[in-house]
Parts: sequence; structure tokens; C-alpha cells
Amino acid sequence: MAPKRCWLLKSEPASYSIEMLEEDGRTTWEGVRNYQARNFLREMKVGDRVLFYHSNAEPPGVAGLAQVVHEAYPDPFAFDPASKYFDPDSKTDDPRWSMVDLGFVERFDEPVPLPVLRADPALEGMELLRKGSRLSVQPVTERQYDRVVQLARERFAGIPAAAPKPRARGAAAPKAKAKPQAKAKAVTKPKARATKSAPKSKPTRTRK
DNA sequence: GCCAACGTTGGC
DNA sequence: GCCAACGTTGGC
Repeated sequence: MAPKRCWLLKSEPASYSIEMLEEDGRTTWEGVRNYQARNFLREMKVGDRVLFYHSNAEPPGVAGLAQVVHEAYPDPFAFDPASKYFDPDSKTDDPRWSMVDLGFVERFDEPVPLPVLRADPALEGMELLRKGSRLSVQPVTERQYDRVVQLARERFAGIPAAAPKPRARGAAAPKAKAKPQAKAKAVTKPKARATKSAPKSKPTRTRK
């Protein structure tokens, strides 16, 4: 089996939050209208792990985990003139935009805020932390992924950089527990924001 | 609300 | 192909 990759996806919680994903169990990730982000979507494989990031939130931060449950396929919203994701230049015989399906994995008890990510030396170089980084779909290394998860656990436990628990020789490494996958109900709800190449339709602004 | 950073568009 | 104008993202 191909090794699983790790990603970070941004969403405005007012548009689509980790809480909504938890409730839905799974969702479609339409609406990405940026070529670089699209290309990353197309690289995704079922089982890839996803950091679910809340942008334009207070505070912005990684709010939980998801996983890829369906690889990339043409984004039909690009063909729908009524959709805010409509792109008249995307033809059905040559779809320009792609989307994936995401499954809920876990909602952090508390999001890991952006300033905490920035302050962590282990996350130096992470795309999200680059000045001016706007990419809504971005790869992260496994090391970065694991570190963010660790930060989430530590913060809620209220302990500083915990020393690893001693483990009996030969004992299996503890697995990060994932909450049971909620029932797979298909939802169709625009949420991923991205640069519009389509002339109409503004993404929902969440505040100002 | 401000604005830096970035992507896209279109005139030339 | 250049690049100015414009629109968007998203932290602050």
C-alpha cells in the first residue's frame, strides 16, 4: 500500500467547521478554485490524513483531524450557474476543478491556535506559517502532522511537553485513538474557499 | 477595518 | 511576455 500522506485543509468555521464535519460524518470538499490547491487535491489518496484548520476564526488554528475518504473527481459545482463556485470556463468534457470527500476523524478538545504553532520550533518551515501563506490545501510532513496532534493532546491535558510514558519492552506503541467514524451521510454543502476564477459569486464573508 | 501577500486578468 | 490593476485571503 502506498504510504499515506498528510495534508492541511483550511475552512472558515462559519462556513464549515470541524463541529459540522463531526455531525455530518463525511462531506464533499468542493469549491477549491486555485490551481496549486487543486493539484494537491488530485494527489490525495484514500486514507491520507488531514489537519482541519479554522481560518478567519478566533483564534485561527487546527481544530481537529479528518481523512480522505474519496480521491479527487470533477467538481460539479463548477458547472452550475447557480453555484457560487460556478466557473463558465470549466467544461463538462474537460473539467477544470477537482474535489475530494473527507471523513471526520477527531475534534480536538481545544483547537491548537496559530500563535502556538508559530512558537513551536518543531514546526519551523511549515507552509501554513509562511508569511503570506494563503494556500487552502497544503501538504504537511508526517512529522509536522504528528507534532500538531501532540500539541493538541498536551494542551488539553494541561501539561508541558510531556515525557513519553515508559512502555514495557516489546509492548506495542500506543495508537492515537480515533473516535468512531460517524455514519456516512452524504452532504452537499459549499465550504472550501479559494480564489475565484469565476467572475460571480463571492464566498461568504464570516465577519468584518 | 487595515493591509500585506498573492493569484488572475487583460492591455499592450 | 510584461506588468499594472484588481480581487481575494486571512492574520492582526
